[in-house]
Amino acid sequence: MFKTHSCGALRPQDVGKSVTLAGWVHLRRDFGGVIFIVLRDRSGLVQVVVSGESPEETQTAAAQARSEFVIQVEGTVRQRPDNQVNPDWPTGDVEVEAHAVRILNTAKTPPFYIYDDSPVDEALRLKYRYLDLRRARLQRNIILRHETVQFLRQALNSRGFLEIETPYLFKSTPEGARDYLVPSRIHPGRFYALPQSPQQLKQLLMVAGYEKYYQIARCFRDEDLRGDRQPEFTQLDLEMSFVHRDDVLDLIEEIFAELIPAVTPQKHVPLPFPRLSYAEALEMYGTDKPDLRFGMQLVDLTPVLERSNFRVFSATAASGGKIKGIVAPGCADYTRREIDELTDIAKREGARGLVTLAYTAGAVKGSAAKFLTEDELTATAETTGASEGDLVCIVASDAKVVAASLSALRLTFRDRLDLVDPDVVAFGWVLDFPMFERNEEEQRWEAVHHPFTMPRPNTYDEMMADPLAVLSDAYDLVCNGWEIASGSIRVHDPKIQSDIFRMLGYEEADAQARFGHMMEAFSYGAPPHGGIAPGIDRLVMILADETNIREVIAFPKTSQATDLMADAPAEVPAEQLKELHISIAEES
RNA sequence: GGGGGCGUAGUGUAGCGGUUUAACAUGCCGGCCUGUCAAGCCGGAGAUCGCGGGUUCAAAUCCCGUCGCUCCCGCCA
Repeated sequence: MFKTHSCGALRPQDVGKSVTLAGWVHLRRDFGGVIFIVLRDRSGLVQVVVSGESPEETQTAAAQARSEFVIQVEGTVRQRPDNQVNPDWPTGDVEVEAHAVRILNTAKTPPFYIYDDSPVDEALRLKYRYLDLRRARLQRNIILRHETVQFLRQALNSRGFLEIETPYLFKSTPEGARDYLVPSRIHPGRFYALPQSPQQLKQLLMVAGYEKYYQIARCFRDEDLRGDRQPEFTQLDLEMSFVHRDDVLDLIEEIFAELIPAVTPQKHVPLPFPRLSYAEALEMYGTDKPDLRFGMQLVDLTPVLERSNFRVFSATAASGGKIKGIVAPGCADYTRREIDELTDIAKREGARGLVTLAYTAGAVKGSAAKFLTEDELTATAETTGASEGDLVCIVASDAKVVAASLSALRLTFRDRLDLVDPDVVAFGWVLDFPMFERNEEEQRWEAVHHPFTMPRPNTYDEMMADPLAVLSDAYDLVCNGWEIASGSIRVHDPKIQSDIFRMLGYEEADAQARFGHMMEAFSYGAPPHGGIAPGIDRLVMILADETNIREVIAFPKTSQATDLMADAPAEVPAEQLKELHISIAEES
């Protein structure tokens, strides 16, 4: 080994020890007669001192060293003088007096600072990802990710789960996201698909009798990116046999309640996780992934305002729409410009406009205030709980638009008014999802979760009677406004499964071609089973106080799904395409 | 597929029609310096203002296009 100790591990009890260290030059302070080198390795930082008493070649090497040079230091750990202790560093009580400094490798001046986390253009960070990964922020995040995954593995192992790998080269499935396809060299014109998740395979493992399975599984979806979506991402995929919904929920709740204090002791997790139905979530928060760290719930004002002389309200109510509002505490003094910004946010979600009522001393201000009666203004305040100094934001439209726009406004106020404690990790279960939704473009029914989800009720006739009313045994885990896990109890009855396929409009032959292997498997004694798949990237992102999963992935893609470091995707030699029986079509 | 934001020395920013020889900080190079900790002081080098076109007597600055990064909508069972 090039080293006997880790830089960041040295403590007062090591004083007097001879150590050999190796790492990168973090910072260098050259006083002519004495040179301080801050040496960095994965464990942290320690100060190395090269003084006039050090050997001549040691002084020369220290003088030549520059940022990010790789060096080896032999020296003695010594206590720093009392007035020179650095209380900000774990190693700040000691320093290493160098007897020898060897330059193991030189380094070009890096394109951005390694020694702090100052902001750098994203493209540059990604091009030099290996340098960005040296910086404290990403190193902290990557290590947190490691600790999280190890904790989860241990938690599941100790509960009798088996870690089982499933193939990445699998089969394209209809519905859902676009697949990444892999051409077959051996079979011209045929393609594998990279799995969007190991959904089918883990269910087959239940049929196979493994009872409790998990996997840290890479998933692939060829869709446009977001801050919380990358083309490839990682799930803690798990599945259990002979369980009901609450068995899965309780397991996850138990494990996460232990995980968060273990890997992020400063975080607080409210227990138990609140459970609300999909309908309740939409009603109260306007979204199926509410941020439960703060209130500001949506209040239904339809009964209060439906007979108003203000046509926007009465007409909306008459046509079956909703009038709902939220209260922004202390925002009655918002300027015209700020109100316009709020209005734009509502409009982006489809609202025609935003009605604001500012409850100031003795008067209610706002563009629509003059159209409302004294009674209506008072009733609105009573129903919403608004008091003097508050701003009530009201949207009247169809239920979907009302929910989306007020939810967006709620999150806007969260950020502007600083309404959440960043160290609270607020989980919540969203249950009782609808089983089907209508795809109007393609004139067919689609599964909200996926077609293997157990519906209630079960028969085709019952489902057909009112598809929108059919609920499923699916569940989402939300956390601080992000969807963090999704799962369901699965169909294990081939009859129900084929009824669902009929609902989704698959011809018998089509269903056989696509899911025949599943249907047949279920006919050989499939146990009742269900599972869930927490997103590792999103979970670690939240624990790392990040808002983009790029920050917890070692080598992520840009928002255009490219890799700026390796320059992928890239063209390939014609010969390689020929081997795969692929020709590139001209763009029209 | 659509919309918003950003792009100026290595890096982070300022300048947003003419007082600019494009400024500031930091980094880099050199010098001084034996106790600093993002060391300090002195000196120096470093920018075809993303790229292309247009408007104008004059463009980093205005317009159009394009490329890159980013956020959002659609999309994401």
